[in-house]
Amino acid sequence: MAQASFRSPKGTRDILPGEAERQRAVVNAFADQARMAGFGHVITPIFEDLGVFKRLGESTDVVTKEMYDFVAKDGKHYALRPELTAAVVRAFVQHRPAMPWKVWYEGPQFRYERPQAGRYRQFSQIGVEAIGTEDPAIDAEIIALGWRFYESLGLRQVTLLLNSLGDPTCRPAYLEALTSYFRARHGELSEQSQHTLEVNPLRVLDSKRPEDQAIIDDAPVMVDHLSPETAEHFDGVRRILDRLEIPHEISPRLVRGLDYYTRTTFEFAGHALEGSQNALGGGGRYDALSSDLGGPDAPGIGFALGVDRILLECDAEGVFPAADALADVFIIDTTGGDEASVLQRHLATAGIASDRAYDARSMKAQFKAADRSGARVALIVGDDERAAESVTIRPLQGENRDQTTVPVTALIDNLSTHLS
RNA sequence: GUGGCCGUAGCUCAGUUCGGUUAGAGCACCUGGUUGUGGUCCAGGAUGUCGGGGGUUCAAAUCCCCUCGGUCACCCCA
Repeated sequence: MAQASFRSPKGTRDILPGEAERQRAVVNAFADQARMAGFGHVITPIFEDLGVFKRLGESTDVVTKEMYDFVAKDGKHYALRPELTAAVVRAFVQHRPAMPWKVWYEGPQFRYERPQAGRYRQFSQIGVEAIGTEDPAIDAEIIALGWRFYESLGLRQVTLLLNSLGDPTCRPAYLEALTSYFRARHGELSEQSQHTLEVNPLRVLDSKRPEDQAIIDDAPVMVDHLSPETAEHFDGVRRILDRLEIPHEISPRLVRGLDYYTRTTFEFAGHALEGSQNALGGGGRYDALSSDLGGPDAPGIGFALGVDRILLECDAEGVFPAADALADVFIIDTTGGDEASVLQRHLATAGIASDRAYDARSMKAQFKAADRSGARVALIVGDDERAAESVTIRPLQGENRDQTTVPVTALIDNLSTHLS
């Protein structure tokens, strides 16, 4: 370790080969699901005008203390995106695409908070947004998309929690009922919850402190206070989920962290994960976000899933293992290395992934490298082969490891049988 | 932002209680045994400002303070 060596900043990490391929595979699996459902890919900037994220909620830590914000040389106040929904809605408002606008995305996001299991300052999420329809069919479609995606990875211990947070016609009355209920038991609440009550009564329902649980259990719940229209919408979502055979559990105390949510909200929980970071993803409706950001009245719904946590859950469930070898073929060249350079190009043209040793190392060392690489086949070029314009093919795995020497012109055909 | 635990070789760790010769092990790595053959075996080798800084002491990986990092929980959230 060199003196004063640098490290990745606190809460960030390097994702090295192996794990990085695995992460990309998760994104690819998600992209497949999204494309199947008619979602297009959208890429938005990693930083936005700070104002874009103010609508997440003035009472949430994400806005008040976790934002990486900065004033750039143009004097404007920007923030690294702490989430993507607001950024995508901003893009919607800016470009006014035809509705419904169905998009998926992936990429890094930033929150300045203390790192913890499955929680980083730079973290990656994948997600979808659908803007421009309030048809319960889109709610169900999106929820189902998330569900099928987890299934496609092989995860079996994920559950879907569903709730409705009401809309402007019914939520105020519920909030009043909830607040007066908590006020009546104010003294029994934990100190922290007493504070939360003043800032955002809904979030008291989310408290994990034991002393709050009994009070929360008896608290009024939103689903009992939904307006007829909202209740009908929620029933529609549930009906379609049933038709799609997506098991869901009504969780009346599920409260999402960001203020823009209305009506349908949901969360995917991973039960193989220990501790409090078992939320694998979540989302909901944000029917007023577009108009809040200066756009048209356009209802929207979406979700975001934490890539890092998904991989933790995969590890815990023992599914979706990392891809094994990078190269199928390893070239051993004892003539100096030029032959390996030419062969590697030849193989790449034929679509065969290969690796090789460098620095003209001993054959033994090259074989060790070949073994370590995980390649299935070694190609050997020594003085004899070079003189005869041939290559020796030696299987490195499996029962039969007899090696054969073939002309270079017949190499690709011979390799194809070894690799099939 | 608050609190607990932890930082010794690339990795996993021993040594820290009670300060005392050149700081160890396993794995991994390199070389050779095997001048055309890996994964086994044998022999040898390289690798550390003991996270960093300051202090106490004749003497600090070991004790004290500060700091940075990791981890877990809280807060918050994916």
